[in-house]
Amino acid sequence: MPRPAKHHPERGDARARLLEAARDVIRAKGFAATSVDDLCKAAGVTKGAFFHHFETKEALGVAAAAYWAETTSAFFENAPYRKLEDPLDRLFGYVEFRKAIIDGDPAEFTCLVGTMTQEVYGSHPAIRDACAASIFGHAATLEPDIAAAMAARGIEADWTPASLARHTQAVLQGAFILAKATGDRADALDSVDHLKRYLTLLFSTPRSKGNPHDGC
Amino acid sequence: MPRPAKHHPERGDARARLLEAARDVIRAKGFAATSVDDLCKAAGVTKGAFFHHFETKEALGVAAAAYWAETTSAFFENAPYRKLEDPLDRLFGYVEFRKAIIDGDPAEFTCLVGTMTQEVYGSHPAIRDACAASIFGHAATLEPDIAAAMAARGIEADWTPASLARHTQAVLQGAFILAKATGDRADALDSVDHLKRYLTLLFSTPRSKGNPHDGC
DNA sequence: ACAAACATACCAACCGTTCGGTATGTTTCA
DNA sequence: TGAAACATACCGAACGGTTGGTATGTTTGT
Repeated sequence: MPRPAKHHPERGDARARLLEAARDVIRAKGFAATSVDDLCKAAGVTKGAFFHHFETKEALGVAAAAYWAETTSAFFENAPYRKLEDPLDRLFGYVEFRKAIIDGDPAEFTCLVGTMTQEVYGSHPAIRDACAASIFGHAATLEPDIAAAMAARGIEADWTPASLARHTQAVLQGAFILAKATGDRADALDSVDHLKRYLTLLFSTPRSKGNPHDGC
Repeated sequence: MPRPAKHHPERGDARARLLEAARDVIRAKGFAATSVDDLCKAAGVTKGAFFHHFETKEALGVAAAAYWAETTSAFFENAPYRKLEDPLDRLFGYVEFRKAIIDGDPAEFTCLVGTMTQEVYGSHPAIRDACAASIFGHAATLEPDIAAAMAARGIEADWTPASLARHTQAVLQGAFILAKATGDRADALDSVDHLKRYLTLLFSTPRSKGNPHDGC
């Protein structure tokens, strides 16, 4: 019987395939409910490969969050709206882009790190921290455009670019929860529309007072 | 040896104690990472009691979501802001009340059903549905006040009371994610402040578009 | 007496992890 | 040049602890 002379072209990418499997499976089933076997099966690798690349399951969770941060970062950097000249246009372009990628099953468009953050809060602090870095790191990329848009319009606000940037993430994360609850992406889109309306109101008011509702 | 003949006041409340334990532990560790033993230990009952009251662990998850819906419903119904006469005052009173109860550790003020929704999306549809009922049921309680406030101010909007009510829940859920990510409740409060500002802008804008003015 | 409300003991399946081993490059140095 | 030495990538059976769940006994209120 002749030697198969097997050359494995997929050799060397077990780690990447596991991270992609983690991204997809964990978004649907959650971190704890996803077993190592589940991940290996989804990635088409063996347990040996898994524990060659990741010391523990928790380490994979941390790596998956970091992988999510990397890939999404590149994804948004190369998005077409980034080429717009006006900072405010870029901000609204971002929101529109977020709306555009809300498509298919909720498990496909929702946020891995948002999902993991809540469930691992008390059980895997290391994963939670990696998720926090991803969320707030992404939020920070919005700050320059918000700040520039404020300056261009002479807006004096009682809110900061950072707080508004984080608020956009809060709305998106909350929108994902609603969409997962019903399985209907429309529930997410509705909320993002409210976010868009909020931004419109904020940046169409010359001197944004934003006062709390104190007894009209 | 004489029989203790003691009246056990805690007897008969194993179910309630398990549901309260579930509420507290699951918010910190997630549903899947919380074992039946964890719950029994936290509730001070045995496994026999657990499976006497709940057929499966999943059934407890469903019951916990229902229990959450019941208790929170009663909690908000009896809140002081509910006694305000003006619908818009009640709406802002709700937001202020939500801010007020954001205190202590994130595991104590975040939402059980919001946490569970994401992680059980693909693994326990029954729990997810119970969570959805809780979230959207609570959102629905805001609709009458929003509708009344719109009518009182003659607001013609391209959004519905239902969509705004759901948006408030999205913001709150997203705010909880941010707070759990950092462990800092201030991150949640900031986002709720943006929600408050959005509501202020919405209800201070008369029907004429494009020329919003502040205040009453 | 009887059923509901527990408690105790136990089990089989599953889980994350370990580990001895193979296959395929890569570096070293005579 | 080439082959020994080393490094990396991967395999998969097996292990011990944990898990959700069960079977059965005991207490309690009516």
